[in-house]
Amino acid sequence: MIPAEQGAFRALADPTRRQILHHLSGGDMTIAQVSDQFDMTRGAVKKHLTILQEGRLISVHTQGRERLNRLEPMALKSAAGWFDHFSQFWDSKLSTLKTVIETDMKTQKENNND
Amino acid sequence: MIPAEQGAFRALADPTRRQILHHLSGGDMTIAQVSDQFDMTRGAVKKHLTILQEGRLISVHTQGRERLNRLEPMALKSAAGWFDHFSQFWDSKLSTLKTVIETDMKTQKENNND
DNA sequence: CCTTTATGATACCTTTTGGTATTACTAATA
DNA sequence: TATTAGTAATACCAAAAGGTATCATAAAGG
Repeated sequence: MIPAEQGAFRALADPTRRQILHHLSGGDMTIAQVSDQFDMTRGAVKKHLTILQEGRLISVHTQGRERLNRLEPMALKSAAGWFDHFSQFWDSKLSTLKTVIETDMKTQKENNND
Repeated sequence: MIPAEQGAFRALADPTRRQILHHLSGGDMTIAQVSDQFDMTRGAVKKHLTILQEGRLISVHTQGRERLNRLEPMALKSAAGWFDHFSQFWDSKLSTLKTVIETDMKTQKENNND
C-alpha cells in the first residue's frame, strides 16, 4: 500500500490537482462543477480526483445521484508537516516562536528562551 | 520556463528526492556521498539531483573536482507557503495565533481576538 | 604523461502519467 | 417504463519518469 505521505506528495505534484484543491476549499463540488473550471474532459478530471482520493486529500460523499468531492484539510496538514524539519534552516526566530506557541497551547505557560 | 512552485512540487513528488533533502540538511554532500545512502546507481541519483536543482531546492558548488550539493531552504519555505491558504481549514486556533505572531513581529503590539 | 577518482552526458528500456473517446451504469423524473 | 443527467470504467495513445549501462570529461597525484 502507498504510504500516506507519498500519496499526498504524488497528488500535489500536478498543477491541475493543486488548483482543484483550491476550488474545493470554497465548498464541496461534483465532478461536473470541477470540470467546468478546466479546459479538459470530465474523464481527465475524474482521474485527477481519483489520485487526490488515493492521497486522502479529498473524500467523496454520495448524495442522491450526485457525488460530492470534499477537501480533507487534515491530510493537507500532515503533508505540510513534512516541511517542519526544515523550518530551522529558513527562519530561526519564527521557529522559536512556533515552539513557544505549541508549548503554550499544551501547557498554557510561557517558556521564552532565546 | 517552469514556474518555481511547479518545479518544487514536481521535485518533492519522489520519495528518494525528499530523502536526499533530509540528508543534505545535515550538510553539503557530493554525488558519491549521496549515492552511498541509496541502493541505486550514481546515474539515477544524478537525475534526482538535477530535478531538485531545476526545482531550485538545491544548488551546486564546484570545489576542485568535487561538486557539493547544497540545500536551499528558502525554496522549501516557498513551497511550504503554498499550504498557508488551507491552514484556516485545519486549525482555526493555531491560525489565529499565527496571525498574532506575524502581526507581532511586524508591529510589535498585541492583537488578541478569540 | 598516465592513472585514478569524481562527475557529466547520452542512449536505451520499462512503467507511470495525463489526456481523449467511448461505452456502461445509476438515479431522478415525465 | 423511457428518458435524461451525472458518473464510472475501459481502451487507447503520447509523453514523461525512473532506472541501468556506457562513454566522455576534468582534476589530483605518481
